Amino acid sequence: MGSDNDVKLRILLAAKKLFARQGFNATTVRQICDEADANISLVSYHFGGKDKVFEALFTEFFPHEILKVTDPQQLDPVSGLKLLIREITAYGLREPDMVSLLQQEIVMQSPRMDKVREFTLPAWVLLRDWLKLGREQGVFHFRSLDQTFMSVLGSIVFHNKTFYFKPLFDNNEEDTESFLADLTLFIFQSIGCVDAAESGS
Amino acid sequence: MGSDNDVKLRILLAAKKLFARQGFNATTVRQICDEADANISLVSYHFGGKDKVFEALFTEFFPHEILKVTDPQQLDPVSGLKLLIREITAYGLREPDMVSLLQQEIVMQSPRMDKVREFTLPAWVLLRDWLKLGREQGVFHFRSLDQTFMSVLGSIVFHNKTFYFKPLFDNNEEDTESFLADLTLFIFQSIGCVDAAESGS
DNA sequence: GTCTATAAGCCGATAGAC
DNA sequence: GTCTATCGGCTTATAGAC
Repeated sequence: MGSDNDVKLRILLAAKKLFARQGFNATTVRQICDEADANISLVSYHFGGKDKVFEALFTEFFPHEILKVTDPQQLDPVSGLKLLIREITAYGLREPDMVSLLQQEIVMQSPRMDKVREFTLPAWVLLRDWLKLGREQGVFHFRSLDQTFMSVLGSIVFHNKTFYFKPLFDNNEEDTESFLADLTLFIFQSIGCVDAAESGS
Repeated sequence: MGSDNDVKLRILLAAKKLFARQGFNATTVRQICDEADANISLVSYHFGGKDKVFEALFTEFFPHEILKVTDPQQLDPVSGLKLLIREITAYGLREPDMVSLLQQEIVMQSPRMDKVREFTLPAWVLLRDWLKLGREQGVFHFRSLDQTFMSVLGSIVFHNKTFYFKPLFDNNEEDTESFLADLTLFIFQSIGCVDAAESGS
């Protein structure tokens, strides 16, 4: 990317937005090109089809840094888990459409699931390994690793679905740091790590 | 329903299965009727279109009992929350496709979201009210009600997405009661209610 | 690289026979 | 109630002009 003509970028940004809001299937190439002020044929010309645009979204906007910053076992489980929660939350604020797109493909069991998994699996492995290591070190407490992994992940990623529950909420805005602190506390308490939960992240 | 000709039922069951696996958009009326061993025209004849089949799924398979069994404030927050976790989990085991379908519509922000909300909102209100009441009574501890609500719900409903994470798991089967106990413990610990979490549900 | 025009196929829905 | 045959519309993708 970079100095490429910005038509490709405009198409990517339009696709990201529309895929996130309407889903991959419900979004047409016409819509994307309309939103991007580009001709319909340019999707095929520049990317090779609608599916390839989807793949390009992940190679462009997936947070590869997360996995590099948080090198395997450089950190203790408490710091590692806190950092991971922070990074995933930050990514969700920076790229809400990507997270939405990611959730959709997982929930829909789409034909693109394997491609999504290819990108995301390392992050899940990291989360799981830290939970596992923390338990081994006696700092986290739970019975089933798999069940805990799913619960923790669910509580992290379910948050950007608030629009659905808006009619239910006290509609006051949330401060990002407060939210992160609350989520971190929630998760550390859930795995029986109360002491670490109190201190700052 | 009931003594109606079973073609309607066959179509509903086929639609439920296919919608859950492929999504509403990606599932064609032809596929549904093929799966149901019914003629293509019968979807329009019996239901009035693909959208109406979707609505019928909710009037037929949504667990209306949950809300009746767990009458508003008959129970204390601890018992109420435990019962709700149990009921939702049981429904997820009984009707996994419905839960999957429900998640899809929420995540996709589909045009059918309002219809879904119409059915589900009472259950969410119940969950939220119990969290709120529990905090007022000093038995639950958390800062933001909305944040906690989302985290709890996320940890409950995210579980049936395990197929995506299968390559990551120790693939040993989980006992239902063990799973329910783990999930309940996870949630009660997360909201600072450790004592109640230990006792049986 | 970008455009128009069009191909080729699938979609949901239905008219009309039985 | 159930079937076949078909309609009109929309889809992605591309051939060919510029």
